[in-house]
Amino acid sequence: MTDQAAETATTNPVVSNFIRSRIDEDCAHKTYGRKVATRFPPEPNGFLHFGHAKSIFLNFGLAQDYLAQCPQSLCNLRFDDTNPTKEETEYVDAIREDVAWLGFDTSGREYYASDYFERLYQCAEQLVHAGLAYVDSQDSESLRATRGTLTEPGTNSPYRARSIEENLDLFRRMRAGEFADGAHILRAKIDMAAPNMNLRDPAIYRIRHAHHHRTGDAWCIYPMYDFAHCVSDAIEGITHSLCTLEFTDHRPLYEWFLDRLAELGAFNRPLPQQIEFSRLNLTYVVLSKRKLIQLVNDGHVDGWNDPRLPTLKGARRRGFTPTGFKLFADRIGISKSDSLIDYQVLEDCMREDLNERAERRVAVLNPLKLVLTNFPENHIEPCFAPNHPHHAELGKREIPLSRELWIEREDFMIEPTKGFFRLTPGKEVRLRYGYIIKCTGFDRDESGQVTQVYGEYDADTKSGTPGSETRKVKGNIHWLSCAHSVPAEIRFYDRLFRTAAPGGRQEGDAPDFERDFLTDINPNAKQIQVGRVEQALAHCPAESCYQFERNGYFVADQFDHTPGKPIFNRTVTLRDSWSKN
RNA sequence: UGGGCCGUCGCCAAGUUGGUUAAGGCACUGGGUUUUGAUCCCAGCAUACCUAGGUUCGAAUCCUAGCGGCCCAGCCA
Repeated sequence: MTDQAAETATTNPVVSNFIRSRIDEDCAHKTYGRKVATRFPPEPNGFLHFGHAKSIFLNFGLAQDYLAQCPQSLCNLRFDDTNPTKEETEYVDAIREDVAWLGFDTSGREYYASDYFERLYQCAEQLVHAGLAYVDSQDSESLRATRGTLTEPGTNSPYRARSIEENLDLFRRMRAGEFADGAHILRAKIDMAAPNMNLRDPAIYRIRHAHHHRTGDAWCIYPMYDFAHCVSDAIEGITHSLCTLEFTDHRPLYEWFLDRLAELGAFNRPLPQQIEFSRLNLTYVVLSKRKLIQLVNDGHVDGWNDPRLPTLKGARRRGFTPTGFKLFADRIGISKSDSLIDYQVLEDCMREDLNERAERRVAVLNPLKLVLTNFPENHIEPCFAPNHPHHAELGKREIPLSRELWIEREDFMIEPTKGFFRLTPGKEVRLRYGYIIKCTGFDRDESGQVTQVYGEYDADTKSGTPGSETRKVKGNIHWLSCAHSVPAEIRFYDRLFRTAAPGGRQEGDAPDFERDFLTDINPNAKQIQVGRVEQALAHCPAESCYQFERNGYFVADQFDHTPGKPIFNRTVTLRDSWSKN
């Protein structure tokens, strides 16, 4: 366990769920001895996204939590690389990084389904030997035609009655590379009339003359998911094989393979059991691999680690934190009901974590100049700001105040709307950590845009000095001395889609109209501005996160931030009960 | 319309071997603290468990019949 994981593990109370209940029963009955073994089995053909984070915390979290009562508990990272035409090494590295980033150490526990190809093949031969599998030589169209439909049974393949010897011979020759892709497949002999389509003689092996990212050209036949997955679980001694709900219909097949194989002596009981839970659905995002790929390939975002994307790579760059994800995973829970989580919940989790861990700094994101006309020309007044309001031990830092300042454009209004209590002509406001000032005037350009604001400070009101507390003003705005701040690129990110269900039906859509999710993209999800930040911020390491007071949480860009060109990404705004109204 | 899964407060989610007033979180509302309209603290928030019947002294939990949602016809995972 890494420090990160140790930290996140203690964050929340454990909430009961049906999987834990099941495991508790197994523990009570000593079904698997003193062991809870899970696995996280991504296919290395894409990047991990928020949905995977749920699965990672579930699988690794369970193994971690049960360690005390079941000392042999563990969770494997297993790359499900059984399809050579889709998988690549670059994804393997990315996935490993993401899992580590979330706080789980997988060293020594990293496996590949492709490591089991020989064993898998032997298991398949055993099934053939036992008359439980056969080589079918129909083409794919015939296969589809004879499978039947949801309401009609399928029909037996003309090759279904081949002898064991012939099947064995054919299967071995498939492996030897004697046949072209698609010429034959190995099928389980179950029941073409089964109401569950998965049991209508499912494919076990297909011929693919393709280079595999790990096994190279050693194989030209590759096992299908349903066969490879359960066997891999059994090989690794997995006890609880957790997957999403769409695999529920596959469970009878999972059990069929393993039961048969156990009967044939390939595995000992107890066998792993598959348990399904509902996948993550989040508003305002898309989590399907296909759509994510489309967003990247069509250039709607700037690559897989674009902060607008719900990928873990994007999240990291956005400033989302592992602890925030852990909070999120615990908050949404595990169940079998189709749920749709408000994106807001995720954001709140990030705020909760960041509020605690992020030091406060000052940044003026949309600068407007304020001149204190009664402030001495060359005077510099040191002001002091705590680095964290809840953690005095983190100390204070100096922020110099001078005659010319930058304030937030939104903090000034010529004619205040009702309830506005920031800077406005003739009224007073406190410069945070500094003095109370009064607005005495402002300049405008020909278009009416305010170009500069004037004010006078009250020298008796400096924050922290005796008596300064006695004068209360409602408004409190942040500021930065023009001469003591530096420009910084600020990248404002917002949700990628403007509708809660991208591509979903909207009012007025024709009954058969299918909306393209791309039309729901929020064109303003990324906006770049140059703001001002405290000088020291230019030298913070990449990925440092801060709360820019009154503005939100920001992170120094993982890749582009340099002392010469500071760049901060907005992770999430602060909650704001004012702008809500 | 074959099979499978699901339906508890706006969003999640405990509870499901039937037994006091249906956990908890988020959101929301009200109040307090506060030099972040932030944070923090306190309080409130389902006579109700998809609907209708039934069994029972007693049901969210059992039975029956409906209704609604999701998944499945890749040599993808």
